[in-house]
Amino acid sequence: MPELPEVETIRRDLEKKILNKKIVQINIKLSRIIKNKTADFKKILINNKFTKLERLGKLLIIHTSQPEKLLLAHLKMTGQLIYKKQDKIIGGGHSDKNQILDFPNRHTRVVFKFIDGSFLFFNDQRTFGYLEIINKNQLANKTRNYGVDLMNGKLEFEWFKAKIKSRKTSIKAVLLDQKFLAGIGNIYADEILFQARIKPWRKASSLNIQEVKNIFKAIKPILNKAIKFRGTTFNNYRDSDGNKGDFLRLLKVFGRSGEPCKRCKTGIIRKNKVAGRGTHYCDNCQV
DNA sequence: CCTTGTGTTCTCCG
DNA sequence: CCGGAGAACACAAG
Repeated sequence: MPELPEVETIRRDLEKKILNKKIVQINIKLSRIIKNKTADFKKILINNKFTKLERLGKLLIIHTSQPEKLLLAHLKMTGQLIYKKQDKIIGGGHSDKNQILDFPNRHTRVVFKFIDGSFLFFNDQRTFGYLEIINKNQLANKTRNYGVDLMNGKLEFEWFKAKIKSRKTSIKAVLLDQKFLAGIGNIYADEILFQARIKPWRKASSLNIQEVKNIFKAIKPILNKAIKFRGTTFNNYRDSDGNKGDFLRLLKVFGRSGEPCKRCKTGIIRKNKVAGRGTHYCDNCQV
């Protein structure tokens, strides 16, 4: 489940690895991953280069040496972008069903080969993710459903408070709404609400100023810390080297249902459905 | 049956 | 009947 910290980890790493290398070959193993016609996709990228990597929420925006063309990459739930200096990497005998160390493998959908012989693999077990080349003038339309990026955009408390108070749905649904804030997914929404001591199903408009402030103050530190630890690997997420993120052990509530609360020591972490998603919270110290 | 990010469609309400 | 909000659904595969 790559959310902002995971996508940002990939972006920062790939920036050092793939930029300004000529793309010499593209192997499309599953064409529906690519929203363009495969012939067009190859024609636009082969013999060109990736020149800049940007991120908006969970969406990667990759500039190319074709000045009007951008490559969008979305990993959705199980997508991976993995860079290797050569292909046919075999996992050294310690593969398991959750960590396939061979590249390419059965989840590899698209392979880019660079002029120096290195490879970028787009892997996706569930195939919800996509790659799409667009013209620059289409970008605004593609990103119209993305609100403030939590690392790049400026986030002002008065605006944040007004938005929260205007919403009639649960605070969890609001945090997951990409049109409001771009980048928070199910894991970090639960962690933010735990940090702010707010029960996830509370109506957003019912929160008092101090509660809104507590959420506001929790967001960036949690995401920044998750980036520092290279993201959370709960199931499928891997960084661009194929390694797991290290933030899992620092999660306070997500995936901990039935365990005692790490903060109050008396509550038990519960899991309920809120906003249609599995939602974790302390039944004692979240109000 | 469950899981999730996002785009689309349905439904409700004033 | 409308616009907007929010809920529900669709998608895929294990």
